[in-house]
Amino acid sequence: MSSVTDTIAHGATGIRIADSLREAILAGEYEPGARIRQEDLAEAHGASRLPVRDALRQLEAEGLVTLVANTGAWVSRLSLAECEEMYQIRERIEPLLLRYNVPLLEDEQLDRLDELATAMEHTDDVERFLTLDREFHLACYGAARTSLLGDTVLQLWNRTQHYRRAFMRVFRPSDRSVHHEHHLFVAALRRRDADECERILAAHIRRTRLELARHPEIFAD
Amino acid sequence: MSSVTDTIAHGATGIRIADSLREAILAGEYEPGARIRQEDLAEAHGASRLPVRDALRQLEAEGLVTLVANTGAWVSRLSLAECEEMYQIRERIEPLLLRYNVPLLEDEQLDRLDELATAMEHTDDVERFLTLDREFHLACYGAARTSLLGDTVLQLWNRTQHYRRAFMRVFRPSDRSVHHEHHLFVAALRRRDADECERILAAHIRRTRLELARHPEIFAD
DNA sequence: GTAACGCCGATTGTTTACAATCGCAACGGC
DNA sequence: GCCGTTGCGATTGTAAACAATCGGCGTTAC
Repeated sequence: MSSVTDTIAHGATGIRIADSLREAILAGEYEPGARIRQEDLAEAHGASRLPVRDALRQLEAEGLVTLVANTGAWVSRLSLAECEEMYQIRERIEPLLLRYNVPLLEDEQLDRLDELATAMEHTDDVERFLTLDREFHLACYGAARTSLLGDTVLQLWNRTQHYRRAFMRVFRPSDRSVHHEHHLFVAALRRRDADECERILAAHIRRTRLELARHPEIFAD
Repeated sequence: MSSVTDTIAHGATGIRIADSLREAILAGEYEPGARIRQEDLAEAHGASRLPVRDALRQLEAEGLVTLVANTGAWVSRLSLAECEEMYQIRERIEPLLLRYNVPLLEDEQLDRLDELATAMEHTDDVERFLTLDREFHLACYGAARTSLLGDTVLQLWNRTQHYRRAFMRVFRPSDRSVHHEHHLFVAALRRRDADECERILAAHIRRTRLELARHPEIFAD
């Protein structure tokens, strides 16, 4: 076959559609609450509706899509209470995942983290900030081969992605403390000070949750 | 229709199969690593293979089933490292879920907890102990309407169910401290002492994890 | 005797066609 | 004019048939 992605790989159609749709949702191409029609998706991918159903079920399990029997599929929408719940979970398990990674991160990766933190300081574009922030956090977690924790954290990030975007649009941090904290965090990583890392990370997530709670209009029906 | 469950409810076949299979796996009717053939399941439920595929994908998302493209489905198997990871997650988020519930539990439910703790003291049957223990813990979490946390905790319980069973078969607690702790825990609940409750619960989960690590033979390939 | 190759059966993935269900709009009664 | 009802269209759920893939077995060459 000429192209790598021209891929008629049997048994992977559903996965491919799921990946594609997940990316589209995370990129903000679909708003929460947007209807997803099976046939549209099927046609867009040149496939039948069945792999689409597989994909939708997959994304439902990840919490990105809400299915209702005999009725249809929608992009999942979160209430403020649900979002706060997710942030509370993140606050408790991301430090754990971080602890797995602290001893494994190489200097090279730490340098990359500093780069990302600096890049975040110097951008005003929301989309770019989101991308950098996501890469920053996930890079902290990429060293350890955790089988379950990593997936769980990624899911929590994905499910809250849209609200992080909406939040960034209304909340422009006036002070530079957020960025300062990023560098402090990397410094603690370099010292392999797991306790301090956990503390900073937990505080960071908690602060975001509290700020989010001050903007209930984001979750307006 | 005559019976309530005679149910040809359209759009629910897959869910019904998933529920049935989940229960069978949790009950220990399938060993981890056991092969699951789509056609067998379909025939057993008098349905086609399509709802079965939906059900398998559902359970895969829950972590109970492992799917491999073009090859088949197996009951998920955990390594010791993965199991420890899950217990560490539980140790961090179950106390959080408990905190949601402490102020909401009624006296009636607390009485039920004491009953369950007492019943656990007086049984030697592993299956019965597992059932009681599960009801005990889930009853602690049933009062709060948490949208995500409750599901996550339930999934962790389900994924580790088989290893809890295997563990109980080799580990018969010689002392009564475990049971004593249950009653201490309920007493703390009655005082609405959330901090103490969190502490006892976290210690309980941690201790189980450490004991589990002393029995690697449970996870032998 | 051993290892590599190729065939064949079993099982899964996909497409096509059909049946059941739900939401919405138009109609008629009050 | 408002509300309940009924029929239609759109969309989803299911079944049966077909195509592709994987693993095991026997064969063959070295």
